[in-house]
Amino acid sequence: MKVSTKGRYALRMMLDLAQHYEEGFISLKDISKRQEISKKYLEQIIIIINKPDFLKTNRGSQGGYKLAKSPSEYTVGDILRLTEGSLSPVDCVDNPSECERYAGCLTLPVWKHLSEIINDYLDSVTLQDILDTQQEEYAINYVI
Amino acid sequence: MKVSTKGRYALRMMLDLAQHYEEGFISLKDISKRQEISKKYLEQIIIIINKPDFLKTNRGSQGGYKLAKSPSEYTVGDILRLTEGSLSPVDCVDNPSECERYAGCLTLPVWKHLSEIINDYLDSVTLQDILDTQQEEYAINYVI
DNA sequence: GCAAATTCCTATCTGTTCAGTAGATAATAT
DNA sequence: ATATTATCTACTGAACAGATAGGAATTTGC
Repeated sequence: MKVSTKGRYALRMMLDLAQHYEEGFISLKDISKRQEISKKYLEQIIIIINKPDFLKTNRGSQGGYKLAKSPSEYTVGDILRLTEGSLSPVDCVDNPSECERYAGCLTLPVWKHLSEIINDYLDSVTLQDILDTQQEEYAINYVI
Repeated sequence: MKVSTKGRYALRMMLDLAQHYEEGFISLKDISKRQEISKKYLEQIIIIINKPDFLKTNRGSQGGYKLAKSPSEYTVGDILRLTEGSLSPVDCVDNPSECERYAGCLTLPVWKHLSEIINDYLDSVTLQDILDTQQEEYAINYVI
């Protein structure tokens, strides 16, 4: 039940791009430095989220990446579903018919509900939300 | 973000024991047949959840396992935390101080909240709840 | 007290995924 | 031209998932 480094790093990259949204194209070199993540590894991860409706990209000197939309238009769920494949806790939630036991499966409703909760929450949080909370909300959450 | 077979099989074993709660000790052989899971694999998994406050066990002929408490006293969260270790989506939720970046980490609140949601839901569902829903609730969930 | 049934214990194995490194090629601004 | 950047392909080492296998210890029924 863990989110892989791919997903976590992808989210941090997107947040980094959101923080520097106004500065034009941002190179992986800069993101790598700020986030302290191997640039080579970031290369592989950004390939996954480098879709036309997600990122704009430019090669060559002064090139890099920038968000295709405003930070409020990306949800954490969007990003994680790209890198993690699916956020459902068990495969049979996505394709129940592939399991022979699904018809009478007692546990499937639990997994289905869990999947809904996870997806609904992650789809309710945008990059902009995360930027807005910053220190303030962090402190609140930390006390809980 | 997947629950392993260990966790899923453990839940199914516990549900099987709950369904035959009144029948004394239940052997792994029977559970294995009903659940169509290798008995050898079940042996290893049940060792993890075979705690005194969880299961009663008897060796030898006519031996087996039975629940130590009533089905309503086990939550899915209890069972999965034993087999999966922790249900938090990232390690830093459990020990934030181990990450050097945690102080200003923008993503930590998201993971913390997600972790709460997951744990709260799974702790709200007992074995008895699952038995009660059976076909009826299953149909409702399926339509959603 | 013996045989059958059962849990318990330890070791082993195969394939896959995780997390990352490395090197070369293609495009672009200056 | 040159430096800078993204893009592509390949490789690797360690850990984990998901089991299988064999035998020892314990208990019940007879």
